[in-house]
Amino acid sequence: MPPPPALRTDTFRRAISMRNALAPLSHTLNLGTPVSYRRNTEIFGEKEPADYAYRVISGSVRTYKILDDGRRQIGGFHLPGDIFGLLEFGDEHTFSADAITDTTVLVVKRKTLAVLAGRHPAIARELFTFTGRELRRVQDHVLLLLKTAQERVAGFLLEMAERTCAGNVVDLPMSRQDIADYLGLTIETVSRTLTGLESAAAIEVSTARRIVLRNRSALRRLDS
Amino acid sequence: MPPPPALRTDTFRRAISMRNALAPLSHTLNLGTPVSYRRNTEIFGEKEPADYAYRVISGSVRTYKILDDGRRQIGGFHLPGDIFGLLEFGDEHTFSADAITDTTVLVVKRKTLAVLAGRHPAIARELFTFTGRELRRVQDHVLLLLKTAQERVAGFLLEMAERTCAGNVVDLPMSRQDIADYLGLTIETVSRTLTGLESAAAIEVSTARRIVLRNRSALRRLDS
DNA sequence: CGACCATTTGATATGGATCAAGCGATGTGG
DNA sequence: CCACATCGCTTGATCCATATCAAATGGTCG
Repeated sequence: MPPPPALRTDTFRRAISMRNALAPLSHTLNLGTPVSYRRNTEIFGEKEPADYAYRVISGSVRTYKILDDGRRQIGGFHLPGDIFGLLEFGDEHTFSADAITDTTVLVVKRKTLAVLAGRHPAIARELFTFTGRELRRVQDHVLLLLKTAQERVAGFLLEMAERTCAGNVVDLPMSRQDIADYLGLTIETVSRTLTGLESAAAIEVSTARRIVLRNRSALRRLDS
Repeated sequence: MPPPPALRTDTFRRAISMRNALAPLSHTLNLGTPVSYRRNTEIFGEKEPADYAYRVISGSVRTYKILDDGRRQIGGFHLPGDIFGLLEFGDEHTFSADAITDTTVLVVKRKTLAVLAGRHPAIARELFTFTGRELRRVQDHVLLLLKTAQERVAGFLLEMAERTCAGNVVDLPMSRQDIADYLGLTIETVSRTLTGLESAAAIEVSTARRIVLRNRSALRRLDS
C-alpha cells in the first residue's frame, strides 16, 4: 500500500551491503530497499497492482485471501530469507500480505527483476528455481489439506522447526487462528490437537507460542 | 517411460506443421514429436528423470501422486492444449502421469525448451506466463479443498464446462474415482452429490460420463 | 489490579467416510 | 442371440472426525 521509495543507486548499494546468510537464494536477489512494518499491518492487499516483490529480512509475514464466505485462507508464512509477492498472475496481487510480527523486508520492483533476468541468465535461472520451489510448496499445501487434523498439525510443527532451524524449540510467530487458517482447521481443533500431542509426549507446549519437540520420530509417524 | 525419439529437424518441422488452434500458449510451444498412448497407460512415473515435457494434442491425461497410506491424489487433469511435466523441481518428476483416454501428446526435451528460452525472450516470457498460470491453478486447488462436497463438485463441473468449451454438455473423460481423487472426496460422496444436484435441477446426469448443466447460476451459487 | 484478548476445555451437532448391498451397462463365451 | 460375469456407479445405514456453540482459564498490558 505505501509505495516504497524508488530504487536508487545508493539504496541499492546499501541493500547489497546488508547481504547476509539469508536462506537459499544466495545473493543475486538480495537487492532492494529495506522497509519496515509493524505487527499486524498490511504490506499489500489483494487486487492491488503488483509492482513490487519482497524478501523478508527479519520478522514474519502471512499471505492470505478472504473467501466469499468470510473465512480467511492463509496461503503461506514467510520467514527471513523468503520471497513473497513475486509470482503473480497478471499485474495484480492474488493475495494480501501482512506482517505477523514487526518485520523488515527488502522491496524491489518486479519490473527491475524482469529486466535483470533478461540480462543475466544466472538471475533468470535463480528466479526459475525459486518458482519451482514455490510451486512445490503450494502442491505440498494441497497434500496437507487431505490429511487428518493430527497429521496437519504434526506436519506443520516439523516444517516450522525445519525452517526456523532452532533445534527442538519452535517459537511460533503466529496465533492459533493463523495456524488454523493455514491448515484448514478451527482454532479449537488446533488447540485440542496440540494438547493431544502433548499428552502423547510428542511435544511440550511451554507457552502458547513456544513448542518444544520432544519426539520427532513420533511426530513424523503421526505426520505420515 | 518409453523414451520418445530424439528431436530431429524433420520431426520438428512435422510438429510445427501440426500447429493448430490449441489453447492459450499460442504457437511457440507447439513443437515436439507426436506420441500416442492408449487409455490407462502410463506416460511417466514419479521419480523418473524429468527429461521431457508434454503437450496434449487430443485425449486427456491425469497427473497424480500415490500417498504413503495408499490413497491417490490427482493433481490435475490435462486436456488438449494443456502442458504437463514441464515444471518439476529438480530433475525428477514429482507426479506420475497417465492417459485417461487414448491420447496423443507432443513431446519435447525440457532442455531444448530451456535453450530456446535463453535465446528467445518471447519464449521465455511464454514459459513464465505458463508458470504463473500453473501456480494459480494449484492455488485454486487449495481453495477447492476447503469447500464443502457440494461446492467442490459444482466448481469442478463449471471448470470442466469452461475448459471443454462445449456449451452446457460436459463429457467427462474421467471416472468417478478420478473425480473423487481430485476433489479429495470418496466416490460415494461424488455420486451422491451429483444426484443431489440433479434433484435440485442444477444438472442432468444423462449418462454417468455425460452431464448437462441445467442451471449455471445455481451451480455458481453452490460453488460459492 | 482489572480489562481484554488469546487459548483451552467441554458438550453437542453434522458432513462426509466407511461398510455393505443393489443396479445397470458393457462385453464375452456358449 | 442370450446368459452370465464384470466393472463402474448408485443407494442405504451407520460411524466418526471435526465443526460449532458455549464457557472457563490464563496471559498481557494499561
